Amino acid sequence: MISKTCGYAIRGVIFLALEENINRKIGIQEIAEELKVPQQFMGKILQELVRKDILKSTKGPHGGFYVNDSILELSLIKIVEAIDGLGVLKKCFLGREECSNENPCPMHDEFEVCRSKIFETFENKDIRYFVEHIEDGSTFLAI
Amino acid sequence: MISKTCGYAIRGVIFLALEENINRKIGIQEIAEELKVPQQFMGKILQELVRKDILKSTKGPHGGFYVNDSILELSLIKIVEAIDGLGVLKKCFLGREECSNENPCPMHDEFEVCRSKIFETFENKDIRYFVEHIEDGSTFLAI
DNA sequence: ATATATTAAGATGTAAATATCTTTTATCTT
DNA sequence: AAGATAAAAGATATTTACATCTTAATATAT
Repeated sequence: MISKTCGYAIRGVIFLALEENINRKIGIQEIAEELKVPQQFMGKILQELVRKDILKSTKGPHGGFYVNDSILELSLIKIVEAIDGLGVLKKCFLGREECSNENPCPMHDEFEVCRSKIFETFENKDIRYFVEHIEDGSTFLAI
Repeated sequence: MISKTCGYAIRGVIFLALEENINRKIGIQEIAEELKVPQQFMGKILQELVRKDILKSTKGPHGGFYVNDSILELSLIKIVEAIDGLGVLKKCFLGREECSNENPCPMHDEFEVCRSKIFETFENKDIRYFVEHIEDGSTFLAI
């Protein structure tokens, strides 16, 4: 479904949006250690999100990546869009180029309900929703 | 989700299981042309299915890949198992190594319903089901 | 028996995704 | 101003997925 890269991006943004982290600059080293992801690679991904105006960053001592609390209203789909593109959520299960309601593959209708559930979740849930579940300990970002 | 390779495999098996094709040996060239997939690559994949006892093949003139009608009772999940392994259906959306009900990622519960829907479809629907939908023109294998 | 058609098998090639290394640039501290 | 720190940027490396090429084996037809 979404790429591993995009998963890292989502986890990174949620991490920066935790109450304890918001408005605080965090170095890529700390982020990578907390999330147990490859540091340099995570750096690249967060850079891309800065370019797409989803995150902010500053260089130099005590620099790092950060967000303010407007991030809490961001829909997850913006991250998917920035990293993988929305096409990733519409791809055919069987890898056919053209797959649509008019020209469906054998699994198309079967999984239409899943495809739309997934799309709607990315579209309708905001970062706040996921942050809350991390903070109450019901879900986890690391490993 | 499942690999493109696995999508080719599923489409190949369904094609061989069409009423007009069953018990008939079909060369890889014809299969590839019909399904619009790379011929040699499709050959490799079908070979693997022969090795796993899902298809049969014979060499020589008028040889080819074939199935008898016992294929119609085969659950799709056997093909996924043979090509990608079942793990592919259980992978974390965010790419975490360990993701389970006990240690869920932020999207785990959200998509549990999709994961199980997808798993059950692969498990419960047999080739006959998909063949019927191809034959009545409501779904398509090629392109 | 020989030639031919066809899959099998193994080696090789290509592309995309993932990951790391190195250098540059900006900013902070002293 | 100098030095240190941290991200940005670009180059390179690795891995995995996807695809093709080449040769061998074998069944069939003649």
